Amino acid sequence: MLEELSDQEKERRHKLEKIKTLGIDPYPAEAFSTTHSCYQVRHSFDDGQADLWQGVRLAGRLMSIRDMGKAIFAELMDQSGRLQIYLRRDDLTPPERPWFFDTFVKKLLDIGDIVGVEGFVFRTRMGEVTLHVQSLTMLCKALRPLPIVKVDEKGQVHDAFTDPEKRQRMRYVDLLVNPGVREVFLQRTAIIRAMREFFDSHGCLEVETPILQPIPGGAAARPFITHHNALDIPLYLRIANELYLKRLIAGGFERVYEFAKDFRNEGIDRTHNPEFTMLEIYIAYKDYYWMMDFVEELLEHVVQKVFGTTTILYGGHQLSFRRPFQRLTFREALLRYAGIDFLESTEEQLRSFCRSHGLNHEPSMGRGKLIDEIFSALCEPHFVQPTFIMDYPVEMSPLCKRHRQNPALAERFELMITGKEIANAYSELNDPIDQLERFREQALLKERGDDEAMFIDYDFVRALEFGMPPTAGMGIGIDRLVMILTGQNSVQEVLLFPQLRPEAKAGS
RNA sequence: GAUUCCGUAGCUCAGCAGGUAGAGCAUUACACUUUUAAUGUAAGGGUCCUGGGUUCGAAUCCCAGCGGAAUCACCA
Repeated sequence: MLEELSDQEKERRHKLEKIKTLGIDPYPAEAFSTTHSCYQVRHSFDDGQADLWQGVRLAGRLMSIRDMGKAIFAELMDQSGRLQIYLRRDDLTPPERPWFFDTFVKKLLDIGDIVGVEGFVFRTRMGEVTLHVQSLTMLCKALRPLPIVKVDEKGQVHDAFTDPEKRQRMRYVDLLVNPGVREVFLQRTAIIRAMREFFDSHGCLEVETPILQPIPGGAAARPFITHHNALDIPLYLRIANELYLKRLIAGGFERVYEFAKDFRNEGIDRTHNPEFTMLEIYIAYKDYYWMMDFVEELLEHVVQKVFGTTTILYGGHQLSFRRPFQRLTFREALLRYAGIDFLESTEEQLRSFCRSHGLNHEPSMGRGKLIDEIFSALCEPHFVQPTFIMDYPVEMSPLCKRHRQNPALAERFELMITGKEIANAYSELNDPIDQLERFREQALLKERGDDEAMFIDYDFVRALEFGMPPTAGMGIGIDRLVMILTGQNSVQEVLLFPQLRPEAKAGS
Protein backbone atom coordinates (compact mmCIF):
# COMPACT_ATOMS: atom_id res chain seq x y z
CA MET A 1 0.00 0.00 0.00
CA LEU A 2 1.67 3.17 -1.16
CA GLU A 3 1.42 6.32 0.83
CA GLU A 4 -0.14 9.28 -0.86
CA LEU A 5 2.51 11.22 -2.72
CA SER A 6 3.40 14.74 -1.70
CA ASP A 7 3.53 17.48 -4.30
CA GLN A 8 7.28 17.33 -4.42
CA GLU A 9 7.22 13.60 -4.97
CA LYS A 10 4.68 13.92 -7.76
CA GLU A 11 6.82 16.62 -9.32
CA ARG A 12 9.86 14.38 -9.27
CA ARG A 13 7.93 11.52 -10.87
CA HIS A 14 6.84 13.87 -13.63
CA LYS A 15 10.44 14.82 -14.17
CA LEU A 16 11.37 11.15 -14.27
CA GLU A 17 8.94 10.61 -17.13
CA LYS A 18 10.24 13.65 -18.98
CA ILE A 19 13.80 12.39 -18.60
CA LYS A 20 12.79 9.10 -20.17
CA THR A 21 11.02 10.96 -22.97
CA LEU A 22 14.27 12.74 -23.75
CA GLY A 23 15.89 9.36 -24.20
CA ILE A 24 17.95 9.60 -21.03
CA ASP A 25 17.98 6.51 -18.81
CA PRO A 26 17.38 7.70 -15.24
CA TYR A 27 18.76 4.42 -13.87
CA PRO A 28 21.50 3.36 -16.29
CA ALA A 29 23.23 0.01 -15.93
CA GLU A 30 26.70 0.96 -17.14
CA ALA A 31 29.50 1.51 -14.66
CA PHE A 32 30.71 5.09 -14.33
CA SER A 33 34.44 5.20 -13.75
CA THR A 34 35.90 8.03 -11.71
CA THR A 35 39.39 9.43 -11.53
CA HIS A 36 39.19 11.26 -8.21
CA SER A 37 37.15 11.77 -5.09
CA CYS A 38 35.71 15.15 -4.14
CA TYR A 39 38.13 15.31 -1.26
CA GLN A 40 41.15 14.64 -3.45
CA VAL A 41 40.21 17.39 -5.85
CA ARG A 42 39.47 19.91 -3.16
CA HIS A 43 42.63 19.25 -1.18
CA SER A 44 45.22 18.52 -3.81
CA PHE A 45 44.32 20.97 -6.55
CA ASP A 46 47.31 23.15 -7.33
CA ASP A 47 46.60 26.44 -9.10
CA GLY A 48 50.07 26.47 -10.58
CA GLN A 49 49.45 23.18 -12.35
CA ALA A 50 45.85 23.66 -13.37
CA ASP A 51 46.53 22.11 -16.78
CA LEU A 52 47.06 18.77 -15.06
CA TRP A 53 43.53 18.88 -13.72
CA GLN A 54 41.65 18.00 -16.88
CA GLY A 55 39.49 14.99 -17.60
CA VAL A 56 38.60 14.73 -13.94
CA ARG A 57 35.67 12.36 -13.39
CA LEU A 58 33.58 12.35 -10.25
CA ALA A 59 30.34 10.69 -9.22
CA GLY A 60 28.03 11.65 -6.40
CA ARG A 61 24.85 13.23 -5.24
CA LEU A 62 23.71 16.77 -5.89
CA MET A 63 23.36 18.44 -2.50
CA SER A 64 22.62 22.00 -3.55
CA ILE A 65 21.87 23.76 -6.81
CA ARG A 66 22.26 27.49 -7.41
CA ASP A 67 20.81 28.41 -10.75
CA MET A 68 22.31 31.59 -12.22
CA GLY A 69 20.52 31.47 -15.53
CA LYS A 70 23.05 30.47 -18.15
CA ALA A 71 25.21 28.83 -15.51
CA ILE A 72 24.63 26.73 -12.43
CA PHE A 73 26.69 26.17 -9.32
CA ALA A 74 25.95 22.94 -7.53
CA GLU A 75 27.54 20.86 -4.85
CA LEU A 76 28.40 17.25 -5.55
CA MET A 77 28.81 14.96 -2.57
CA ASP A 78 30.52 11.59 -2.63
CA GLN A 79 31.76 9.37 0.19
CA SER A 80 34.75 11.63 0.74
CA GLY A 81 32.91 14.94 1.00
CA ARG A 82 31.63 17.73 -1.20
CA LEU A 83 32.95 19.62 -4.16
CA GLN A 84 31.44 22.55 -5.99
CA ILE A 85 30.73 21.96 -9.65
CA TYR A 86 30.10 24.59 -12.32
CA LEU A 87 27.68 23.84 -15.13
CA ARG A 88 27.57 26.25 -18.05
CA ARG A 89 25.08 26.32 -20.90
CA ASP A 90 27.81 26.94 -23.48
CA ASP A 91 29.58 23.75 -22.44
CA LEU A 92 26.54 21.57 -22.02
CA THR A 93 24.65 22.29 -25.21
CA PRO A 94 26.05 19.79 -27.69
CA PRO A 95 24.74 20.12 -31.26
CA GLU A 96 23.15 16.66 -31.17
CA ARG A 97 21.33 17.46 -27.94
CA PRO A 98 20.70 21.23 -27.96
CA TRP A 99 18.10 20.85 -25.22
CA PHE A 100 20.53 19.25 -22.78
CA PHE A 101 21.23 22.25 -20.56
CA ASP A 102 17.99 24.20 -20.73
CA THR A 103 15.58 21.30 -20.68
CA PHE A 104 17.41 18.59 -18.79
CA VAL A 105 20.05 20.08 -16.49
CA LYS A 106 18.11 23.16 -15.52
CA LYS A 107 14.63 21.71 -15.28
CA LEU A 108 14.88 18.03 -14.53
CA LEU A 109 17.77 17.64 -12.11
CA ASP A 110 17.01 17.87 -8.40
CA ILE A 111 18.84 17.91 -5.14
CA GLY A 112 19.44 14.29 -4.22
CA ASP A 113 19.93 13.05 -7.77
CA ILE A 114 23.08 11.08 -8.42
CA VAL A 115 25.20 12.09 -11.39
CA GLY A 116 28.58 11.49 -12.92
CA VAL A 117 30.54 14.47 -14.21
CA GLU A 118 33.69 15.06 -16.18
CA GLY A 119 35.57 18.33 -16.61
CA PHE A 120 38.51 20.41 -15.50
CA VAL A 121 39.27 21.92 -12.13
CA PHE A 122 39.62 25.64 -11.54
CA ARG A 123 39.33 28.12 -8.72
CA THR A 124 36.46 30.62 -8.74
CA ARG A 125 36.75 34.30 -7.99
CA MET A 126 35.49 33.48 -4.53
CA GLY A 127 38.42 31.10 -4.09
CA GLU A 128 36.44 27.88 -4.23
CA VAL A 129 38.01 24.89 -5.93
CA THR A 130 35.43 23.89 -8.52
CA LEU A 131 34.96 21.34 -11.26
CA HIS A 132 34.01 22.98 -14.55
CA VAL A 133 31.75 20.29 -15.97
CA GLN A 134 32.07 19.41 -19.66
CA SER A 135 29.83 16.38 -19.59
CA LEU A 136 27.22 15.12 -17.20
CA THR A 137 25.71 11.65 -16.91
CA MET A 138 22.51 10.90 -15.06
CA LEU A 139 23.12 7.96 -12.72
CA CYS A 140 20.04 7.89 -10.52
CA LYS A 141 16.90 10.00 -10.17
CA ALA A 142 15.83 10.58 -6.56
CA LEU A 143 12.07 10.50 -6.12
CA ARG A 144 11.93 11.90 -2.62
CA PRO A 145 13.23 15.29 -1.56
CA LEU A 146 16.20 15.21 0.77
CA PRO A 147 16.01 17.36 3.89
CA ILE A 148 18.12 20.39 3.12
CA VAL A 149 20.60 21.22 5.84
CA LYS A 150 22.33 24.53 5.29
CA VAL A 151 25.33 25.99 7.02
CA ASP A 152 25.74 29.75 6.92
CA GLU A 153 28.95 31.72 6.81
CA LYS A 154 29.14 31.74 10.60
CA GLY A 155 29.02 27.99 10.65
CA GLN A 156 25.51 28.00 12.02
CA VAL A 157 23.45 24.99 10.91
CA HIS A 158 19.94 25.66 9.64
CA ASP A 159 17.08 23.18 9.34
CA ALA A 160 19.18 20.27 10.56
CA PHE A 161 17.51 16.88 10.23
CA THR A 162 17.25 16.26 13.96
CA ASP A 163 14.10 14.31 14.79
CA PRO A 164 15.57 11.24 16.55
CA GLU A 165 12.84 8.95 15.32
CA LYS A 166 13.18 9.98 11.69
CA ARG A 167 16.96 9.88 11.91
CA GLN A 168 16.92 6.30 13.15
CA ARG A 169 14.14 5.04 10.93
CA MET A 170 15.76 6.60 7.87
CA ARG A 171 19.42 6.22 8.70
CA TYR A 172 20.23 6.46 4.99
CA VAL A 173 18.96 10.03 5.04
CA ASP A 174 20.64 10.76 8.36
CA LEU A 175 23.98 9.60 6.96
CA LEU A 176 23.65 11.75 3.86
CA VAL A 177 22.59 14.89 5.55
CA ASN A 178 24.37 14.86 8.92
CA PRO A 179 28.12 14.52 8.35
CA GLY A 180 28.86 13.92 12.03
CA VAL A 181 26.85 10.71 11.91
CA ARG A 182 29.02 9.20 9.20
CA GLU A 183 32.10 10.18 11.21
CA VAL A 184 30.92 8.22 14.27
CA PHE A 185 30.51 5.06 12.22
CA LEU A 186 33.87 5.49 10.55
CA GLN A 187 35.38 5.76 14.01
CA ARG A 188 33.47 2.72 15.18
CA THR A 189 34.98 0.69 12.38
CA ALA A 190 38.44 2.12 13.06
CA ILE A 191 38.18 1.15 16.73
CA ILE A 192 37.20 -2.41 15.93
CA ARG A 193 39.90 -2.67 13.29
CA ALA A 194 42.55 -1.43 15.72
CA MET A 195 41.45 -4.00 18.28
CA ARG A 196 41.51 -6.78 15.74
CA GLU A 197 45.02 -5.79 14.64
CA PHE A 198 46.16 -5.71 18.25
CA PHE A 199 44.82 -9.21 18.92
CA ASP A 200 46.21 -10.62 15.70
CA SER A 201 49.61 -9.17 16.46
CA HIS A 202 49.49 -11.00 19.79
CA GLY A 203 48.97 -14.36 18.11
CA CYS A 204 45.21 -14.54 18.69
CA LEU A 205 42.90 -16.43 16.36
CA GLU A 206 39.59 -14.93 15.31
CA VAL A 207 36.86 -17.57 15.34
CA GLU A 208 33.11 -17.87 14.86
CA THR A 209 30.83 -19.72 17.26
CA PRO A 210 27.09 -20.46 17.18
CA ILE A 211 24.55 -17.71 17.47
CA LEU A 212 21.75 -20.26 17.77
CA GLN A 213 22.42 -22.18 20.95
CA PRO A 214 20.46 -24.99 22.59
CA ILE A 215 21.54 -23.68 26.01
CA PRO A 216 22.05 -19.93 26.30
CA GLY A 217 25.11 -19.68 28.52
CA GLY A 218 27.96 -17.46 29.54
CA ALA A 219 26.00 -14.60 31.09
CA ALA A 220 23.05 -13.77 33.28
CA ALA A 221 20.30 -12.46 31.03
CA ARG A 222 16.95 -13.32 29.54
CA PRO A 223 17.39 -14.84 26.07
CA PHE A 224 15.32 -14.68 22.92
CA ILE A 225 13.90 -18.06 22.10
CA THR A 226 13.16 -19.53 18.70
CA HIS A 227 12.36 -22.94 17.29
CA HIS A 228 14.12 -25.17 14.82
CA ASN A 229 11.52 -26.95 12.72
CA ALA A 230 13.52 -29.88 11.36
CA LEU A 231 15.06 -30.75 14.71
CA ASP A 232 11.87 -29.75 16.53
CA ILE A 233 13.82 -28.22 19.38
CA PRO A 234 13.90 -24.80 20.97
CA LEU A 235 16.98 -22.74 20.21
CA TYR A 236 18.12 -19.56 21.87
CA LEU A 237 19.87 -16.56 20.39
CA ARG A 238 23.14 -16.34 22.23
CA ILE A 239 23.46 -14.02 25.21
CA ALA A 240 27.23 -14.65 25.16
CA ASN A 241 29.74 -16.90 23.46
CA GLU A 242 31.96 -17.51 26.47
CA LEU A 243 31.28 -21.22 26.89
CA TYR A 244 32.01 -21.94 23.22
CA LEU A 245 35.28 -20.03 23.23
CA LYS A 246 36.38 -21.90 26.32
CA ARG A 247 35.51 -25.19 24.63
CA LEU A 248 37.99 -24.08 21.97
CA ILE A 249 40.65 -23.48 24.62
CA ALA A 250 39.93 -26.99 25.90
CA GLY A 251 40.28 -28.08 22.29
CA GLY A 252 43.84 -26.82 22.11
CA PHE A 253 43.58 -23.34 20.61
CA GLU A 254 45.52 -21.13 22.99
CA ARG A 255 44.37 -17.65 22.02
CA VAL A 256 40.92 -17.10 20.52
CA TYR A 257 38.62 -14.13 20.14
CA GLU A 258 35.33 -13.22 18.51
CA PHE A 259 33.46 -9.99 17.91
CA ALA A 260 30.04 -11.43 18.63
CA LYS A 261 26.55 -10.12 18.16
CA ASP A 262 24.77 -11.08 21.38
CA PHE A 263 21.04 -10.85 22.02
CA ARG A 264 19.26 -10.12 25.26
CA ASN A 265 15.53 -9.88 25.70
CA GLU A 266 15.38 -6.74 27.79
CA GLY A 267 14.14 -3.20 27.66
CA ILE A 268 15.47 -0.69 25.17
CA ASP A 269 16.93 2.57 26.41
CA ARG A 270 19.86 4.78 25.76
CA THR A 271 22.35 2.16 26.95
CA HIS A 272 20.55 -0.99 25.78
CA ASN A 273 19.74 -2.43 22.38
CA PRO A 274 18.41 -6.00 22.15
CA GLU A 275 21.30 -6.95 19.89
CA PHE A 276 24.74 -5.62 20.62
CA THR A 277 28.37 -6.42 19.98
CA MET A 278 30.63 -8.04 22.51
CA LEU A 279 34.26 -8.83 22.08
CA GLU A 280 35.36 -11.92 23.98
CA ILE A 281 38.92 -13.14 24.13
CA TYR A 282 40.52 -16.11 25.90
CA ILE A 283 44.23 -16.61 26.46
CA ALA A 284 45.50 -19.94 27.76
CA TYR A 285 48.11 -20.15 30.52
CA LYS A 286 47.40 -16.60 31.75
CA ASP A 287 45.47 -15.20 34.69
CA TYR A 288 43.39 -12.11 35.33
CA TYR A 289 46.39 -10.07 36.45
CA TRP A 290 47.98 -10.67 33.07
CA MET A 291 44.70 -9.76 31.43
CA MET A 292 44.57 -6.43 33.27
CA ASP A 293 47.90 -5.44 31.80
CA PHE A 294 46.72 -6.66 28.41
CA VAL A 295 43.53 -4.55 28.48
CA GLU A 296 45.45 -1.45 29.50
CA GLU A 297 47.81 -1.95 26.64
CA LEU A 298 44.94 -2.67 24.25
CA LEU A 299 42.94 0.43 25.12
CA GLU A 300 45.90 2.77 25.18
CA HIS A 301 46.90 1.43 21.78
CA VAL A 302 43.41 1.70 20.28
CA VAL A 303 42.73 5.19 21.55
CA GLN A 304 46.13 6.44 20.46
CA LYS A 305 45.81 4.82 17.07
CA VAL A 306 42.28 6.01 16.29
CA PHE A 307 42.33 9.43 17.91
CA GLY A 308 46.01 10.26 17.97
CA THR A 309 45.92 11.01 21.70
CA THR A 310 45.29 9.14 24.93
CA THR A 311 42.85 11.70 26.28
CA ILE A 312 39.18 11.58 25.38
CA LEU A 313 36.63 14.23 26.23
CA TYR A 314 33.35 12.70 27.37
CA GLY A 315 30.47 14.47 29.05
CA GLY A 316 32.73 17.21 30.39
CA HIS A 317 35.30 14.72 31.69
CA GLN A 318 38.84 14.37 30.43
CA LEU A 319 39.30 10.62 30.32
CA SER A 320 42.88 9.44 30.31
CA PHE A 321 43.67 6.10 28.68
CA ARG A 322 47.34 6.29 29.54
CA ARG A 323 48.60 3.24 31.41
CA PRO A 324 48.37 2.26 34.20
CA PHE A 325 44.72 2.57 35.20
CA GLN A 326 43.62 2.79 38.81
CA ARG A 327 43.07 -0.55 40.54
CA LEU A 328 40.74 -1.11 43.47
CA THR A 329 39.25 -4.24 44.98
CA PHE A 330 35.51 -4.71 45.06
CA ARG A 331 35.65 -4.94 48.85
CA GLU A 332 37.57 -1.66 49.14
CA ALA A 333 35.05 0.00 46.86
CA LEU A 334 32.10 -1.12 48.96
CA LEU A 335 33.85 -0.14 52.17
CA ARG A 336 34.70 3.26 50.79
CA TYR A 337 31.41 4.22 49.17
CA ALA A 338 28.77 2.10 50.97
CA GLY A 339 30.49 1.56 54.29
CA ILE A 340 29.84 -2.15 54.36
CA ASP A 341 32.08 -5.17 54.34
CA PHE A 342 30.28 -7.74 52.27
CA LEU A 343 32.63 -10.48 53.45
CA GLU A 344 31.18 -10.07 56.93
CA SER A 345 27.55 -9.66 55.85
CA THR A 346 24.85 -12.31 55.66
CA GLU A 347 22.20 -12.34 52.98
CA GLU A 348 19.71 -10.97 55.53
CA GLN A 349 22.00 -8.07 56.50
CA LEU A 350 22.53 -7.20 52.85
CA ARG A 351 18.80 -7.32 52.25
CA SER A 352 18.07 -4.95 55.12
CA PHE A 353 20.85 -2.64 53.90
CA CYS A 354 19.09 -2.48 50.55
CA ARG A 355 15.77 -1.88 52.26
CA SER A 356 17.12 1.01 54.30
CA HIS A 357 18.82 2.59 51.27
CA GLY A 358 15.77 2.34 49.06
CA LEU A 359 17.40 -0.23 46.80
CA ASN A 360 15.86 -3.27 45.16
CA HIS A 361 15.58 -6.41 47.27
CA GLU A 362 13.31 -8.98 45.65
CA PRO A 363 13.00 -12.31 47.48
CA SER A 364 14.41 -14.00 44.39
CA MET A 365 17.68 -12.10 44.79
CA GLY A 366 20.50 -14.07 46.34
CA ARG A 367 23.61 -12.68 48.02
CA GLY A 368 25.33 -12.05 44.70
CA LYS A 369 22.53 -9.97 43.26
CA LEU A 370 22.05 -7.98 46.47
CA ILE A 371 25.73 -7.11 46.56
CA ASP A 372 25.61 -6.21 42.89
CA GLU A 373 22.66 -3.93 43.57
CA ILE A 374 24.51 -2.07 46.29
CA PHE A 375 27.65 -1.80 44.22
CA SER A 376 25.82 -0.49 41.15
CA ALA A 377 23.93 2.13 43.09
CA LEU A 378 26.60 3.40 45.46
CA CYS A 379 29.99 2.64 43.95
CA GLU A 380 29.86 2.57 40.14
CA PRO A 381 29.11 6.27 39.62
CA HIS A 382 32.43 7.13 41.27
CA PHE A 383 34.56 5.39 38.66
CA VAL A 384 34.78 7.96 35.93
CA GLN A 385 38.40 7.49 34.88
CA PRO A 386 39.26 4.00 33.63
CA THR A 387 39.37 1.95 36.83
CA PHE A 388 39.82 -1.74 37.47
CA ILE A 389 37.58 -3.21 40.15
CA MET A 390 39.02 -6.54 41.24
CA ASP A 391 38.02 -9.60 43.26
CA TYR A 392 34.25 -9.85 43.06
CA PRO A 393 32.22 -12.07 45.40
CA VAL A 394 32.20 -15.60 44.11
CA GLU A 395 28.37 -15.75 44.06
CA MET A 396 28.30 -13.14 41.32
CA SER A 397 30.75 -15.02 39.14
CA PRO A 398 29.72 -18.60 38.46
CA LEU A 399 32.19 -19.08 35.60
CA CYS A 400 35.19 -17.62 37.38
CA LYS A 401 37.97 -19.16 39.43
CA ARG A 402 37.94 -18.68 43.17
CA HIS A 403 40.54 -16.25 44.37
CA ARG A 404 43.85 -17.93 45.13
CA GLN A 405 43.92 -16.30 48.59
CA ASN A 406 40.24 -16.11 49.54
CA PRO A 407 37.69 -18.67 48.36
CA ALA A 408 34.80 -16.25 49.00
CA LEU A 409 36.15 -14.08 46.20
CA ALA A 410 36.54 -14.63 42.49
CA GLU A 411 39.56 -13.81 40.34
CA ARG A 412 37.59 -11.33 38.35
CA PHE A 413 37.95 -7.71 37.37
CA GLU A 414 35.75 -5.22 35.64
CA LEU A 415 36.97 -2.11 33.93
CA MET A 416 34.74 0.85 34.72
CA ILE A 417 34.77 4.05 32.69
CA THR A 418 32.35 6.93 33.33
CA GLY A 419 30.60 4.72 35.85
CA LYS A 420 29.85 2.08 33.22
CA GLU A 421 31.20 -1.40 32.94
CA ILE A 422 33.27 -1.63 29.80
CA ALA A 423 35.19 -4.85 30.29
CA ASN A 424 34.72 -7.93 32.42
CA ALA A 425 37.42 -10.54 32.88
CA TYR A 426 38.24 -13.70 34.81
CA SER A 427 40.80 -16.22 35.60
CA GLU A 428 38.51 -18.76 34.01
CA LEU A 429 37.15 -21.57 36.15
CA ASN A 430 38.56 -24.83 34.82
CA ASP A 431 37.70 -27.12 37.73
CA PRO A 432 34.84 -29.22 36.33
CA ILE A 433 33.55 -30.30 39.74
CA ASP A 434 33.45 -26.74 41.08
CA GLN A 435 31.87 -25.59 37.81
CA LEU A 436 29.07 -28.14 38.09
CA GLU A 437 28.39 -27.06 41.66
CA ARG A 438 28.20 -23.42 40.62
CA PHE A 439 25.80 -24.32 37.82
CA ARG A 440 23.66 -26.13 40.37
CA GLU A 441 23.56 -23.06 42.60
CA GLN A 442 22.40 -21.09 39.57
CA ALA A 443 19.72 -23.71 38.97
CA LEU A 444 18.49 -23.18 42.53
CA LEU A 445 18.30 -19.42 41.92
CA LYS A 446 16.31 -20.12 38.80
CA GLU A 447 13.85 -22.13 40.87
CA ARG A 448 13.56 -19.17 43.24
CA GLY A 449 12.36 -17.12 40.30
CA ASP A 450 15.55 -15.52 39.01
CA ASP A 451 14.87 -15.81 35.30
CA GLU A 452 18.36 -14.62 34.49
CA ALA A 453 20.15 -17.32 36.42
CA MET A 454 22.20 -19.65 34.26
CA PHE A 455 21.24 -22.99 32.79
CA ILE A 456 23.39 -26.00 33.54
CA ASP A 457 25.49 -26.78 30.49
CA TYR A 458 26.60 -30.40 30.93
CA ASP A 459 28.50 -30.48 27.67
CA PHE A 460 30.59 -27.55 28.82
CA VAL A 461 31.30 -29.39 32.08
CA ARG A 462 32.31 -32.43 30.03
CA ALA A 463 34.76 -30.27 28.09
CA LEU A 464 36.28 -29.13 31.37
CA GLU A 465 36.51 -32.75 32.49
CA PHE A 466 38.75 -33.41 29.52
CA GLY A 467 40.85 -30.53 30.83
CA MET A 468 41.14 -26.84 29.96
CA PRO A 469 44.41 -25.06 30.68
CA PRO A 470 44.38 -22.17 33.13
CA THR A 471 43.00 -19.33 31.06
CA ALA A 472 42.39 -15.62 31.29
CA GLY A 473 39.22 -14.44 29.56
CA MET A 474 37.71 -11.06 28.93
CA GLY A 475 34.68 -9.45 27.36
CA ILE A 476 34.37 -5.87 26.17
CA GLY A 477 31.05 -4.21 25.41
CA ILE A 478 31.96 -2.74 22.05
CA ASP A 479 28.96 -0.46 21.72
CA ARG A 480 29.59 1.17 25.07
CA LEU A 481 33.27 1.52 24.43
CA VAL A 482 32.47 3.17 21.11
CA MET A 483 29.96 5.46 22.83
CA ILE A 484 32.61 6.71 25.19
CA LEU A 485 35.34 7.06 22.61
CA THR A 486 33.11 8.87 20.11
CA GLY A 487 31.43 11.06 22.71
CA GLN A 488 27.91 9.72 22.16
CA ASN A 489 25.47 9.34 25.02
CA SER A 490 23.16 6.77 23.52
CA VAL A 491 23.80 3.37 21.92
CA GLN A 492 21.37 4.26 19.19
CA GLU A 493 23.95 6.77 18.00
CA VAL A 494 26.64 4.11 17.56
CA LEU A 495 24.40 1.48 15.94
CA LEU A 496 23.58 1.97 12.28
CA PHE A 497 20.17 0.38 12.66
CA PRO A 498 19.05 0.40 16.29
CA GLN A 499 15.90 -1.49 17.19
CA LEU A 500 12.71 0.57 16.92
CA ARG A 501 9.06 -0.20 17.24
CA PRO A 502 7.64 -1.09 13.84
CA GLU A 503 6.40 1.88 11.92
CA ALA A 504 2.61 2.22 11.78
CA LYS A 505 1.36 1.12 8.38
CA ALA A 506 -0.24 3.71 6.20
CA GLY A 507 -3.77 2.67 5.29
CA SER A 508 -3.92 -1.15 5.09
C1' G B 1 6.18 -1.63 32.77
C1' A B 2 5.27 3.61 35.41
C1' U B 3 5.34 8.95 35.16
C1' U B 4 6.08 13.46 32.41
C1' C B 5 6.62 15.93 27.75
C1' C B 6 6.07 15.76 22.45
C1' G B 7 3.59 14.33 17.32
C1' U B 8 1.10 20.95 12.47
C1' A B 9 3.80 21.57 4.69
C1' G B 10 9.57 17.53 2.06
C1' C B 11 12.91 19.68 6.64
C1' U B 12 13.06 22.88 11.12
C1' C B 13 9.36 25.22 13.74
C1' A B 14 5.26 29.07 15.09
C1' G B 15 -0.02 28.97 15.94
C1' C B 16 -3.89 26.95 21.35
C1' A B 17 -8.74 32.82 26.26
C1' G B 18 -11.94 26.88 20.90
C1' G B 19 -14.09 30.21 14.99
C1' U B 20 -11.67 24.78 9.59
C1' A B 21 -3.72 27.23 9.49
C1' G B 22 1.44 30.41 9.19
C1' A B 23 7.20 31.39 8.60
C1' G B 24 12.12 30.13 6.75
C1' C B 25 14.39 26.65 3.74
C1' A B 26 12.75 23.13 -0.09
C1' U B 27 9.19 23.00 -4.66
C1' U B 28 7.03 25.58 -9.32
C1' A B 29 7.38 29.95 -12.94
C1' C B 30 10.32 34.15 -14.69
C1' A B 31 15.13 37.04 -14.51
C1' C B 32 20.43 36.63 -13.86
C1' U B 33 27.33 33.05 -17.42
C1' U B 34 32.06 32.90 -11.02
C1' U B 35 27.67 31.87 -7.12
C1' U B 36 28.18 29.67 -2.20
C1' A B 37 22.48 30.07 3.79
C1' A B 38 23.14 33.21 -4.05
C1' U B 39 19.56 37.14 -5.11
C1' G B 40 14.83 39.44 -6.93
C1' U B 41 9.53 38.89 -8.33
C1' A B 42 5.31 35.70 -8.35
C1' A B 43 2.86 31.02 -7.23
C1' G B 44 1.53 26.20 -5.39
C1' G B 45 1.69 22.90 -1.29
C1' G B 46 -1.40 20.55 4.87
C1' U B 47 -6.59 13.38 6.50
C1' C B 48 -2.92 19.90 11.86
C1' C B 49 -0.49 11.18 14.31
C1' U B 50 -5.25 7.89 14.54
C1' G B 51 -10.17 7.04 16.60
C1' G B 52 -13.94 8.64 19.77
C1' G B 53 -16.21 12.63 22.93
C1' U B 54 -17.64 17.87 24.58
C1' U B 55 -19.34 22.10 21.55
C1' C B 56 -23.31 25.70 16.93
C1' G B 57 -17.97 25.13 15.88
C1' A B 58 -11.65 21.52 17.83
C1' A B 59 -4.92 21.77 15.30
C1' U B 60 -6.43 24.05 20.03
C1' C B 61 -10.42 21.06 25.54
C1' C B 62 -11.43 15.60 27.36
C1' C B 63 -10.73 10.07 26.73
C1' A B 64 -8.42 5.95 24.27
C1' G B 65 -4.80 4.14 20.87
C1' C B 66 -0.13 4.45 17.94
C1' G B 67 4.87 6.44 17.67
C1' G B 68 9.03 9.21 19.88
C1' A B 69 11.98 11.62 23.95
C1' A B 70 13.30 12.15 29.17
C1' U B 71 13.22 10.12 34.17
C1' C B 72 12.42 5.75 37.01
C1' A B 73 11.88 0.42 37.14
C1' C B 74 14.04 -3.86 34.77
C1' C B 75 18.78 -4.88 32.86
C1' A B 76 25.15 -5.14 31.47
